[in-house]
Amino acid sequence: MTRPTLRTIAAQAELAVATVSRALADDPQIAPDTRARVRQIAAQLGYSPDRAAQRLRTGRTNVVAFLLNPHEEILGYGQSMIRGLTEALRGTQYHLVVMPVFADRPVIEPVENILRNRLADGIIFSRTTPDDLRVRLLMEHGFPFVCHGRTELATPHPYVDYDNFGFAYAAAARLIARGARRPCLIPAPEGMTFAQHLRMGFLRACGEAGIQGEILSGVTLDATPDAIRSRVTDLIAEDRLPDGFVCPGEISAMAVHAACSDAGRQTRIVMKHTSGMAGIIRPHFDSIFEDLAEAGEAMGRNLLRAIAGDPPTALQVLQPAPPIAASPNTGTETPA
Amino acid sequence: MTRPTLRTIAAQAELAVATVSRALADDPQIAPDTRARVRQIAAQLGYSPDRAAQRLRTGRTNVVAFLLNPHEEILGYGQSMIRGLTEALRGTQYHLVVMPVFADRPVIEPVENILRNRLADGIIFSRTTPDDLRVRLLMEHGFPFVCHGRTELATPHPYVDYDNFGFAYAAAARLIARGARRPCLIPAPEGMTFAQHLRMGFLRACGEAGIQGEILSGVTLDATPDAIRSRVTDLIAEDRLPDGFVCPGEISAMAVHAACSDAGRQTRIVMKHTSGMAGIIRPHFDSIFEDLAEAGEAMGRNLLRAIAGDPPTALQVLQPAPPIAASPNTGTETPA
DNA sequence: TCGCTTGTTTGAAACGTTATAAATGATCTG
DNA sequence: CAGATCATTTATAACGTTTCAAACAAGCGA
Repeated sequence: MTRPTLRTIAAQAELAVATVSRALADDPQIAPDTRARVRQIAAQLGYSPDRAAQRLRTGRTNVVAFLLNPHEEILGYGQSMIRGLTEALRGTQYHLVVMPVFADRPVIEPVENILRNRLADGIIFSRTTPDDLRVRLLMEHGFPFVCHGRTELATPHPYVDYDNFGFAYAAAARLIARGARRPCLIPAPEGMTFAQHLRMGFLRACGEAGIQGEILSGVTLDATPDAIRSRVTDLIAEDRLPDGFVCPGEISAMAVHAACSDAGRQTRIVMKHTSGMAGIIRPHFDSIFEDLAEAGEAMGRNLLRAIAGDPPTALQVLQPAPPIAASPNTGTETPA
Repeated sequence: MTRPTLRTIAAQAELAVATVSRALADDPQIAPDTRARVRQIAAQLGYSPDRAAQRLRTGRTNVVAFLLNPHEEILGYGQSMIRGLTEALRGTQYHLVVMPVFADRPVIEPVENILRNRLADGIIFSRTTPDDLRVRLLMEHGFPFVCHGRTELATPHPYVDYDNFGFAYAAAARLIARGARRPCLIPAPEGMTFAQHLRMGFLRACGEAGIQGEILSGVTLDATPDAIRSRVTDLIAEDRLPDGFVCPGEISAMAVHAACSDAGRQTRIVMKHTSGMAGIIRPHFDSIFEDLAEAGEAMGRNLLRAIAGDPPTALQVLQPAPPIAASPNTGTETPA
């Protein structure tokens, strides 16, 4: 038994291939009962259109490209994102193609590649910068995309972002309320828009309390867990251990804690968590959740709408930072 | 400027389209200097073949399908696997398509779908069972695949697996050497082949030491972190806390530790870790590494060879379990 | 010189789909 | 009843590639 095509159906129904094609597309020019009959035969034959042929003919790929940095350090980033994306694409004709952003190649490369060779109908990517080259290029081409994170470009474009300002503000405020006087932020990689948001939220809270906040130098969230731990260990050696840390990820939080624990020191930590493991980290840190699967789903949904032609301003999502989940054993963590 | 096709090149070179096609395929029937000239023009034009047309004509999709359970609980599984896979596919024509295995649908569904609609040239999947339906179906169809984990089927097929027997054996032996007399294994989900391997390795070590090992009931690695923690908390409440745990993942290790820590109890833990965060978990557990990125890369490479027609027996990889990385502060962990 | 091989190039068809324009037949209008 | 209108259906031509068999020219031995 060979795979059924339009011709198979056409033969069965004693119609022309063109008629079958249009019937399946629900063309109102085709008589309603013909449409029904064709549908029925197609279903019974288990017909499904050939993607290659459709793509060749129409130029539409039915592909959503997800640009993933395979070395992404955020815990479960790829997996959560993909969970959300596949949920959004579920039931549609779209396939999800993961295109790697290799560390040793320019980030723009996969985008140019997709554009040049029409490899997808839309693109999802992250690590957005204020003056993002990819965003600019895609807007120039009028090519559908949704990025994770905002830019500072004048022209509006679709994005999904998390309120990192809100997170950092709340986190720093909490540290201060708990008695921290020299809080410290583990920064996101220089250049990312959300790095600025984190810094601003953090500094705002410090400023409002009349406190001098510190931004940890030497490492970012992109560093290996051990590099962060080691950096904090150095601080301790210099006797400059901050009395509180804003950690934008469970990795950085655990790294900070590991350094302190190894040195027999204590500090305060508020972390952002993106995985389900916040509840089993000990000691239990104050934490704020970022739902990456939800972000992925929103990005997927909005990309489909962007492809359908919805205006960009209708496709901008800002996920709020939820209230802090207080650790049950707050008393454990006291200033150094 | 429109995208160059074979016709563009043919016009430039004053050759027939067929000649150009064959020249680019390095057909020895085409004169060497013609081949060179065509190549050169193609390069200068920035030509790259249309995937849809190739696919339509040849039936080859140039797609590798990665079947991912978006709810996979192993830390960083998807991300690490994808890192390895993209590395293996780097520089080839192959694209990586992630096809979700939805929790509410049969696992065989995506496989049937790929088979029926020729959606890929090869398949990568995990969570292999001893009598795996997918493996059987794919072998029946002679369709290329590599699975993560072994089966007990008679016919040999490509796989990449980790020596979970070795891990569990070494882990249990270590617990016992450290004084454990009632060690416990956190089991993998019932049905998976590697669940048996873990159990056998664990029980073997216990048996050799003349000790009664326990397999934790009620939860598996598929349980949420909190469910595992809660299960151990229950054990403690019943005063049945094992004096050692073999944890096949950092999540389960942390969950066990959290339960103990909350109750002010202690136990021994040897964990398997698949992420880079083993070094920042405190307390520092004895641990054994499983390199999922390497597994992914091996699977990718071998899938390409399977597609090329290499025999299955040449495509079977067993990753050894490395020696235990001893925790520096072993003294901290004493029996309950 | 003729036919033959050898080395190289080419025309035409096909993969399965959709868009365009044209054909068909039926029904209506004057 | 001729002519026009309408509702359906259809033939045809692409989309860009590969493959098959055929064509072509040049060089060879007989």
